[in-house]
Amino acid sequence: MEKRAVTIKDVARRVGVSVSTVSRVLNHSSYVSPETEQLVLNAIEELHFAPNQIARGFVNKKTSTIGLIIPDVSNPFFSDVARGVEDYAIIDGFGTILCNSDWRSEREAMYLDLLRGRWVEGVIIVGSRSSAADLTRAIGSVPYVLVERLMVGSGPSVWTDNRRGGALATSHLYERGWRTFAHISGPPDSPSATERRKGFLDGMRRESVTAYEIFEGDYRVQSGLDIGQRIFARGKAPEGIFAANDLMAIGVMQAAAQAGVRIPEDVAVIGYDNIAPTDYTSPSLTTIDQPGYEMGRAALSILLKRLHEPHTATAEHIEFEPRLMARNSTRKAT
Amino acid sequence: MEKRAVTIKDVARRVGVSVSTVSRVLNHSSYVSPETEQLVLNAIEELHFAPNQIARGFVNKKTSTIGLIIPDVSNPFFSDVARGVEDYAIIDGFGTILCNSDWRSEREAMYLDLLRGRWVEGVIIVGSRSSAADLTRAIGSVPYVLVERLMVGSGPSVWTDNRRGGALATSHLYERGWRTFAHISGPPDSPSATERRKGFLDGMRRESVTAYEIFEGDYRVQSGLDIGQRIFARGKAPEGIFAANDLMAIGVMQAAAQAGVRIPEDVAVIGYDNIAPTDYTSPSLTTIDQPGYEMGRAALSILLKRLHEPHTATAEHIEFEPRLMARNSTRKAT
DNA sequence: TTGTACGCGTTATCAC
DNA sequence: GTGATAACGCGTACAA
Repeated sequence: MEKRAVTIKDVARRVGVSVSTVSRVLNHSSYVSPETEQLVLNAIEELHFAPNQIARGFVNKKTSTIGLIIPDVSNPFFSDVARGVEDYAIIDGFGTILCNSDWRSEREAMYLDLLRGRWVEGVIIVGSRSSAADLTRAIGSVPYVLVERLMVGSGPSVWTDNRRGGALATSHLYERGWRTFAHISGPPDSPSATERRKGFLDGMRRESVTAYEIFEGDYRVQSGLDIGQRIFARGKAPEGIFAANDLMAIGVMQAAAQAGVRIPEDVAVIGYDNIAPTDYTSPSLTTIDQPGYEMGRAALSILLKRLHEPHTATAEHIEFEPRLMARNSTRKAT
Repeated sequence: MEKRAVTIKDVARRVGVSVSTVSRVLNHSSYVSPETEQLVLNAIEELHFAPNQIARGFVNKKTSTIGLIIPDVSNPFFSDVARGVEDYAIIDGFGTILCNSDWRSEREAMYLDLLRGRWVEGVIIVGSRSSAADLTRAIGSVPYVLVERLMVGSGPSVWTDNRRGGALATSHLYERGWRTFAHISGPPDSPSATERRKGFLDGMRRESVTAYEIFEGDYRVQSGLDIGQRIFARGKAPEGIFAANDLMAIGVMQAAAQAGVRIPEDVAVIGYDNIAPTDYTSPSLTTIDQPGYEMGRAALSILLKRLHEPHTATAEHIEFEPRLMARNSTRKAT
């Protein structure tokens, strides 16, 4: 702290050239004689010099930093997204400021302010539940990409067709022969949850099923557990349960184990997201795959494209296909 | 983007005062007559002016940004640490730049360069496997805190006594009555892995057990699965298996399920870390708790203290107690 | 009480 | 090929 960080001046002095020359070898902005270039490179190495991005951004208004707002890194799906963003951001020399919003609109807005103050070049916002108006206002003029959230104006976004995914899950249960159903939905203000629920209803309608119930969860293990306990405490449980995400599905499986309900012999369970732990559960959990890592990567690529070509106003939208991952929790024992 | 942001100059011109006056009302750094102050405030409001944090940090060398280098956010233990750091950093207005090193020394060094370039005020480095020399060199003069990694010079750090944790796990297996053991260690260049392994050997020695084997894993599920398959393919499996982290323990449990080996009836398994999924496995996984969230928080508090009081050279060290979380994977069926 | 001038680290634009 | 210098937005001694 006390000792001043090494600057371009130190390097210049060390080699005995001007700062401009050092700057030139740093940016390859103009020809420099091979010998001096080598000298400069050596000095940079020896002094352990790293150009001050702050000052750099000060000049050409580029901070090489982006913001990433996700609800919660502790959630495996979002940590996958984060990893996808970060892995590819670094390739282009971008640093990523991580923000956990806890799905709260105010925190999102607060972080957006913080990010704007740091002059991030762009922002990736994942799973926002803010109203379109709030979100637009908070974003301001910062280039952005939305993930798992669509906006009416159809801004740039990355999305999987959650409605189709929900229908996929439901059809799978039906095709395997189950005839009474329950859906444990996510929180009502979550766009993905709403769509998955619609998908469930689509499935019910298509197969003309009327024997179904919907419970409202909050995407966390505990709510799956609670609802599962309620379901299994009653006399007749539904044959097939579609939880709107894997964490709640895991909660349901725990409740089943406690209640002595066997999966999949007595009840089939399907989740959503395909987070890593679904492979470890016993039985392994059938789920709908949503490729978090690739989605993060895609979001970043859209954002970078926007930054490099600010004038193409096309709001790019990348959509991923939900995929069924059939595992043992829905295996028909026939 | 196109339109130049409004600066302090614009405000000054608007009111007809100097920039310093505006600066003064912004920072309350000195007295300003109430009338001019009001005028300035009005202008700020009208022009929708927000001070440029970059320029501000440029002047007083405070970026209000820290760096966090972890091996991999996708790993639940590290994402917990990240959450702990971030949650408390934001309270003091600090942004956190997230970096995934994949345990690789070069990536760590590269990120450190990137962070230094962004003039982060400090860095938290988690689970580094770099040599002390490399690490010291890469860090340079940036204030830092190490988590799950000790340095000979005993810099500031957050740590749990992994050796004791390893011994704890081993003793637990012994006390529950198992008499032949296997340890699946982490990668040999990982300090925590080495310590846990020592703890295992401590336990073996104390109980005078000679019937044990050590397998070398890499902290990932797959290696637990592979090693588990090797173990169960042979005739006689050890009675108690201590995996150096939960992910490998989960792999072992999968291998057991495949091989028809029952847990805990035939083989007991204990992990390390107490990541969330250990609660979902079937049977639930006994493990040693390492409080990632609190460790992250502690690391941040040490770092902030260093930043606020740069002169107190005391290298603070916070140590957490490993705790046994006894669950069903080691329940003796007696 | 308020204004002037300088510096922070870097790049771009001129000269040489 | 290389060097000197203005400029970026803001804070702060120092001057008035």
